[in-house]
Amino acid sequence: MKELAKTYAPQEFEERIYKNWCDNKYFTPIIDKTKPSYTIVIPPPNITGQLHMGHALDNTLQDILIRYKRMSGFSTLWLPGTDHASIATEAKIVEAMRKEGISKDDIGREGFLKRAWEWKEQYGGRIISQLKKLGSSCDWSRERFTLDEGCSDAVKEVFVRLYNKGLIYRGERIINWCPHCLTSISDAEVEYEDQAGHFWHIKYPFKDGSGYLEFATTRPETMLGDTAVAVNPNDERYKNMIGKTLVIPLVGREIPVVADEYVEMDFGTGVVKITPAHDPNDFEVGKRHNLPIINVMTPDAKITEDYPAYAGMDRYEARKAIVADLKEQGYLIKVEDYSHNVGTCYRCGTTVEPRVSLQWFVKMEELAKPAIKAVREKEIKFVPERFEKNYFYWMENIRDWCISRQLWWGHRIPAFYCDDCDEIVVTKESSAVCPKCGKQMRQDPDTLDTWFSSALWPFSTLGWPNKTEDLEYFYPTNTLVTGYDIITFWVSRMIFSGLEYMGEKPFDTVLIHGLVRDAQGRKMSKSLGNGIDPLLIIEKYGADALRFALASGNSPGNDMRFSDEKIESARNFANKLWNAARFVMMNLDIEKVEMPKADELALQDKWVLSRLNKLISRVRSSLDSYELGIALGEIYDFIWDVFCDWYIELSKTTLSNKDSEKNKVSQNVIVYVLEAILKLLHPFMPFITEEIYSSLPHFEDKESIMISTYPEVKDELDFSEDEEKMERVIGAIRKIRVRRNEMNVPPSRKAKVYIVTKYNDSFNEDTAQFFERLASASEVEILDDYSSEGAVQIITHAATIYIPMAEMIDTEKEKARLNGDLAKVNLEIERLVKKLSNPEFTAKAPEKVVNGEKEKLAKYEAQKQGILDALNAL
RNA sequence: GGAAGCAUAGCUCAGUUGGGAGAGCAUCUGCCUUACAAGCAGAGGGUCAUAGGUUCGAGCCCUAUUGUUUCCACCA
Repeated sequence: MKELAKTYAPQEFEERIYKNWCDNKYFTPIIDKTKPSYTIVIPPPNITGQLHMGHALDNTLQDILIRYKRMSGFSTLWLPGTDHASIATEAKIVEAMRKEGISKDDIGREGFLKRAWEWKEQYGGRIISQLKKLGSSCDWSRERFTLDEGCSDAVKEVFVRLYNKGLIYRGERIINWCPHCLTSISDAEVEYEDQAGHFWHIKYPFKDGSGYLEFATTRPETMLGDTAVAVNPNDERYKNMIGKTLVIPLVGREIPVVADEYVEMDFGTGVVKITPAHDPNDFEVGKRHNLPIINVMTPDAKITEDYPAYAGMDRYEARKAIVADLKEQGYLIKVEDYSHNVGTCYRCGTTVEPRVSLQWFVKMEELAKPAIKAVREKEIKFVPERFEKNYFYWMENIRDWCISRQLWWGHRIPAFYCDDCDEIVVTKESSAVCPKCGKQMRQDPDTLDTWFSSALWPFSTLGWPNKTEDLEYFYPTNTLVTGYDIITFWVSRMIFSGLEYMGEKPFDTVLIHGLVRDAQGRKMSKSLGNGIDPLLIIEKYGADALRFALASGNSPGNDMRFSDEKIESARNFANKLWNAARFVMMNLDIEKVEMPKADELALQDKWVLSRLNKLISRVRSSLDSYELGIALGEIYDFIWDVFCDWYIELSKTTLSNKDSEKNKVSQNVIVYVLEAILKLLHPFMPFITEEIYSSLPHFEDKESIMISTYPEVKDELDFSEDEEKMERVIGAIRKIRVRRNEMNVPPSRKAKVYIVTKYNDSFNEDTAQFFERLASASEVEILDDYSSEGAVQIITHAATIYIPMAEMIDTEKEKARLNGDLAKVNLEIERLVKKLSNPEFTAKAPEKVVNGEKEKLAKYEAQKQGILDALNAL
């Protein structure tokens, strides 16, 4: 047996323990077909950043589940990844290269990818080592990166399959384009911000000279690409103008007036100019009315050469010039200030330019249907359930998914074009020859949206499209733990991908957690600088304390605030457990432990074992329903209140008295309970529990707590009656303490205690010692009757206790106090009598509830009688 | 504009099939009681946002209102 240091110092053992787990290969998953499998899918933390609280929360919850399942006899597996390719990632790589004086163009695509891989090796390892410090039991050697060979195969396979099924197509669409990054940006990556702008009121004259139409625009420069003006078909003001022809000033193009429901009659003049090439809504209108699409800008948002007067100007210069020209020629009616939402590139902040471009799309309608059904029919469960609504809302209003990205760091689209005959070939091969003209084909330079490959995570990481043993045993996986912010991006796409390619759901439960906020409730962000570095917390307080803080007092789907108080109370709890373990070990002199027979157990032993049984039952059911915070709360309360504050105190007499016949029994029980507590707590606080466990003799012979069995309810250790007996004693001790406190009697001042009771199975020679130790009694006598003169009286429903402290007593005060107590008790009795005499209550309420109320009433009445007797005796 | 969440002690939050509200921190009182002052024993503190409804019974279910947060869409 080792001796434990005096205070809890996690820095001294966390690293050693983690290494020990690794050395013993406890993390390595085992395929054991006699066991059920439990698999967890890990969202890929971004290698470009450092570990942040969100990752720490993700990983903590995942690790709790995995450790619990492993201890419950499951064969467990994590599906880890380290990064997905994204604009942000590529930008970071470019940035890193720039510091070395290299540019993308210098080294070309291949050089860039080579450098990116090196860079990934360098930084990818960093975040894993950080997660290890947190205690993550993931087998990181199985880590798959989205761009590795296996994933590439899966991605190509999927692309080809979808293409052959006609679910992938190439089409013209309005996309968000960043003129600075020269790339398209997915809708989700556009950030909207309020910007002050203007409303320019402009008029377009009719060709036939019959007047003009007035409208307002925030972007006058796009008039170069106008191909219609639209009004609402129900708008009486403009009904007879539909179909007439207008002439665009400055440009001279003739355009029609069309009718479209999209136009709101109440907004502005009820007239909208339509620029299909430069506005997503206009694009839709244009499609409905077969309008031409005229692109007036170059990729870097300069006016094209088709408009010589403005060619080469960027969009803002052109705006000024056009407004000036309109004003000069009398087409500008007025200018208003107007604040509106403008989409910006989330990376560089440049205002995005909607742009018509040829992109690859996935047809979503058909894929979404089974994915909706799977959740609707609870094949896949969201915890908490309400997040299904988000999911359905997104899935049911789904649009086709633009999957091409103008990046290099990603999976290249496996499509090849023939420059001569426009033939397209989609293939898993790395090159293609035109089937029509035999010419070498050119591969699409674009890469796929990061979520396209991430969506395949649950099976691509298991070796798909190959039929592997892993895949067969571990798929479908079980739990996905992630934040609600990622439901639409990732969760929904994994679901329809799993169903489409595997023919089976990717997982059965999605556990949603909230965001971690700072102490003021703000989102942690780099720009605010309010992020808390998990590594610093670990260094200072230990990984267990951090995990505790993240997992406790937190319910699924709800945001949590992270504060110093929280982490400190977590650390204090660890210290408490540490010291309880020290106490146990200081009192231990047995080498082997063994559960004593029931009739050898002392009352307090039966009490604690019975309480432990109830704890185990509650913790298991909470964990099974993903109520991690509740499970941890139960364990916390038990350890602190039941084990430390009561059981240890109750055991001190027998433990310190080596001659006592109960001494060995006491040692065995306290080790038994401590071992159970450690196991219950282990998923939440793996390091401290392992460290203590390794210092103790064991009931279950396992060299590590990590591979021990999670505690189970044992019917033979259910002692409900003895529990009740012990509770009477505890209740009495509490009341004595309250009275002494009220009278300001210091604990050092001992006094005799006389107990009058009919419960001799609670109050007797065995339990008398508890009053001496815990209620400052110098001596305890259990009597049938006591003359109360000059004694403080303490009345519980089970006993009346007398403490002779004549000088402390003021008869009048005592009377007042007893009358006060009486009033309170009477109030309770009145309430219960009223309730129980209500025939509707007794008839309709469940029997259990009615009986419970009756029991309460009986207790209050016993207490009342005691108070009345005391008053009489005064 | 559409959708959803939240509102409980001074602060941060628990409260799961509806049966008389809890924790941590803070405050106050008394304790260095030989595991722990990162501790022990106590105390005070709540019209569970507001107004209705369902029910024998509502913090919990329903409706409306107010405040607040988030997601989605983006209006020329």
